[in-house]
Amino acid sequence: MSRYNAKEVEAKWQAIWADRKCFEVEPDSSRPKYYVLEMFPYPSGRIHIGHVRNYTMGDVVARYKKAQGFNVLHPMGWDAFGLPAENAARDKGVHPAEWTYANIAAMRDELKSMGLSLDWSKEIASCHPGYYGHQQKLFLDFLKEELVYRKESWVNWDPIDMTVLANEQVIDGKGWRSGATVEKRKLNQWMFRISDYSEDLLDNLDKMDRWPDRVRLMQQNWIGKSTGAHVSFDVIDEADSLEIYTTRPDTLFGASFMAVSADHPFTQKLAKNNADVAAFVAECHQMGTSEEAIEKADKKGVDTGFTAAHPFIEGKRLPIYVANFVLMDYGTGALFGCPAHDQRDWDFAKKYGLDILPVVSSDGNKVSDLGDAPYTGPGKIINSDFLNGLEVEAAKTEIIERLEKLGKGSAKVNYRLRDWGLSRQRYWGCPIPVIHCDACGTVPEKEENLPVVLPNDVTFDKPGNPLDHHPSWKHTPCPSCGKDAVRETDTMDTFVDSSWYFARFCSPRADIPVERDKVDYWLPVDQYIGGIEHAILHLLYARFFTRAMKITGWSHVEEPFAGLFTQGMVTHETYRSTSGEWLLPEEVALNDSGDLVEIEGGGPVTIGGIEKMSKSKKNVVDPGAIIDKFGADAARWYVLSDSPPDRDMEWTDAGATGAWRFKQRLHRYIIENTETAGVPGMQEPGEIPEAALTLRKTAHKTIMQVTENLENLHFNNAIARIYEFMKALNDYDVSDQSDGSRWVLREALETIVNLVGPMMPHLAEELWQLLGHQTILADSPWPQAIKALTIEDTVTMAVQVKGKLRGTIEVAFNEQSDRVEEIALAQKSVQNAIGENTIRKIIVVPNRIVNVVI
RNA sequence: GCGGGUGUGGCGGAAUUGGUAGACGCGCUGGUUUUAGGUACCAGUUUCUUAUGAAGUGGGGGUUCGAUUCCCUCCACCCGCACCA
Repeated sequence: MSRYNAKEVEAKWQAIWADRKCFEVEPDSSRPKYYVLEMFPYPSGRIHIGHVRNYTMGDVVARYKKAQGFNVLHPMGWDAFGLPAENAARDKGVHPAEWTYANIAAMRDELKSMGLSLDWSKEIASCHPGYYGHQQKLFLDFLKEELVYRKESWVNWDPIDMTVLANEQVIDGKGWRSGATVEKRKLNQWMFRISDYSEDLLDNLDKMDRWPDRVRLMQQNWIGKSTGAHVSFDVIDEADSLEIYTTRPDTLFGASFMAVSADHPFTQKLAKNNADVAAFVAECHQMGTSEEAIEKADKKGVDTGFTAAHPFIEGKRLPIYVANFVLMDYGTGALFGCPAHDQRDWDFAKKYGLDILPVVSSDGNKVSDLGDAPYTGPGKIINSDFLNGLEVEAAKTEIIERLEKLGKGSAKVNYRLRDWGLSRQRYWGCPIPVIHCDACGTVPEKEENLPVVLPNDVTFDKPGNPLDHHPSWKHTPCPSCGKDAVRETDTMDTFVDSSWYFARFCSPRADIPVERDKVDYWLPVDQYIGGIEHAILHLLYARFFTRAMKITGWSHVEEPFAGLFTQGMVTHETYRSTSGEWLLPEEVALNDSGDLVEIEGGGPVTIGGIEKMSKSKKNVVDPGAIIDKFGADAARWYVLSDSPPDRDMEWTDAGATGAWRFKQRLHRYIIENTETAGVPGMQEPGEIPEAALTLRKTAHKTIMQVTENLENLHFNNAIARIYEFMKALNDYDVSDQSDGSRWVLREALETIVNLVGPMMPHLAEELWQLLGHQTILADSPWPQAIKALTIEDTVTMAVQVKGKLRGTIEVAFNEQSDRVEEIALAQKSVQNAIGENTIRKIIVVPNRIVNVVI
């Protein structure tokens, strides 16, 4: 018997799909649309197993929805700008563009070998001027609407590499490459006004019911809405006042100090004449900009010597500190400290010997709830003049009213979300299309000059931004006055590229960013699939961009992604040699006695934990090698079969082998039984033998279950149901040659091929053809379950006595309850369990269970 | 610290959402075929047990005729956020 040759068959069908343009789509008002999108990959050069899992899931959804009659858009592109290309340029002397396009070519081949139902005619790469030029147009439109603006903000500056560093590039306060101590510097940065949309971004989360709760919650926390108050404190002997933000205005009477940020104007003014303050500010600036860095630092402050007047307590003076834990970016960059009811204030007060006065009492009577920690729970206000006796919430309202009357404060809603800084001092990104003119200031590039294309002749041998030291690129006449001016040499954050690519896919070759009729038809994305690591930034930025594109008239939708699914990671065991070196899975094997050893040398291998695949621990498998060995279908089948898609899955060779075996078994079964089955399009005969009818019922039940599982993305369960059906087919006696049996067998064989189709598309096409079809399975409709066939005439019901299982009974479907009781009680095992006891009641759940209560 | 999640055989996991716990796959144990194999097929595989049952879904408690599922509490692990005023 000829064995199924995955390599040949898969290549064959991939070619046929491509020739027939099976997956190339255009808007079609006669059919419902469905837009399936997986997060587009960064072209690192090779796909990894995580990609295989991600794209397989998306492909199953796309193929399934297509079979269901939807007009399915399923595109692919490349998130192609980014630092790795510049690193490659530096380290290997290859131009970023060359490196990137070579990687794209390699990865495209690998993806194609997976047999994905992608519309390759819509492929885009974000590093192509045909993409980023339109991004520049969007930028200019946003600029007109003031959705983007320029502002000075702090960055991590590497003084040797002369470059801005991302937080993760700062290691122990030093640049990752140069090792130089990182400085905080203020630079002019372009910012998207995302924080203006905080409330809207937050509100809409409630409506996004096809997003995981987890992700919605993460975004909610990130946006971080809080309600509180602004309070103004007069600084003694100064004309200034300090405006602070607090969420606990009710604890105002417990205030014992003020704290301001090192970057606060008050501090900066002071630093000019106060060496202690200046030194402290400098110290704060060495911490780096990440919140993590600030967290790890000790809580520290320096007394400015100034005091502020308490707005309600006559004569009370609060010392003003500069403190390293106060962030200029949040609230007003200043706060009052109430140590009795806030952990951070408590720690600070303990360190600097400040007063701790309780003003909230848990039951209203206790003098203090303080032990060795502040009290942050609910209760009644004490020690607070006119607030005494009020509950915390009532006290907040009351004191805000009083503050307003005094003109010393007001209610204020605050958000943690900050504006999105998009400037990057790098070469390999989308140039920001503005020009700096001495006379006219910052001037947008003329639209007819778009795209502003990156120069090709750049060098990476000098520190700093290659665009900046390019001899001619940045010199250009001012679009406004025509005098000599200088181009912006910053490029855009790559998150900008990924914030609208889903819209560009709708009209990828248009000479404007997007065509309205196309985006109106395709958007929003119906099912978006990707990793949880993008739960916050990418998904929030894309949501902001969608709003901005609506404001500038480019699209109609409020939200880009109607459905979101976050898949789990792929993990693998780790292996180490006796010398402690990590080993690749292909470097180890079982020896004759069943021990894991190194293939080279035969040394013993220590098996480590099951961890996320990473290059450093070498616990990676190469999808190319897997596909070569097992075939794309088996690889696809396996990544779907074992674990629920949102959970991490462990890659094991044994699991992949299992998938491969199923593929062989199904192939063999169809070949062996095609002759026995009826011909395609055979008329349904009047009579169907009993055994065939049973098989038919199983087939239709399987269709129903698999359909439901695919709708809910429960791929692992869908596969389990297909295995069960395969088993039923194996057990079925094919010897009866009556028309009825042959017809049922044909239906069953076609059913299993149909159901397997989205998961193992090449095998399914091959089998579809073997079954005598001239059509392409990818163009064929999804099978419909006949409901009557999914309902059994009889059901097995469990019989319990006092909640313990004592037997099962076979009764007609929907049998009368009293009849069920009768049958149940007639069981010997049931009678034995009841014994001498009297029956108190009998609970019958139709078609499920009988419980005799004694 | 706050928020969220997870915990079921040797392993991945299933359980119609309160109704026969362990589907399906992997592994393992027997057996049968086979010219070899990462072959195929059949049977078995939660634990204990006097073979009659008993226990059992991280531990303890509760609600219920009935709990993997709901509630309380504790434990372990994972993820997110975090000097957020």
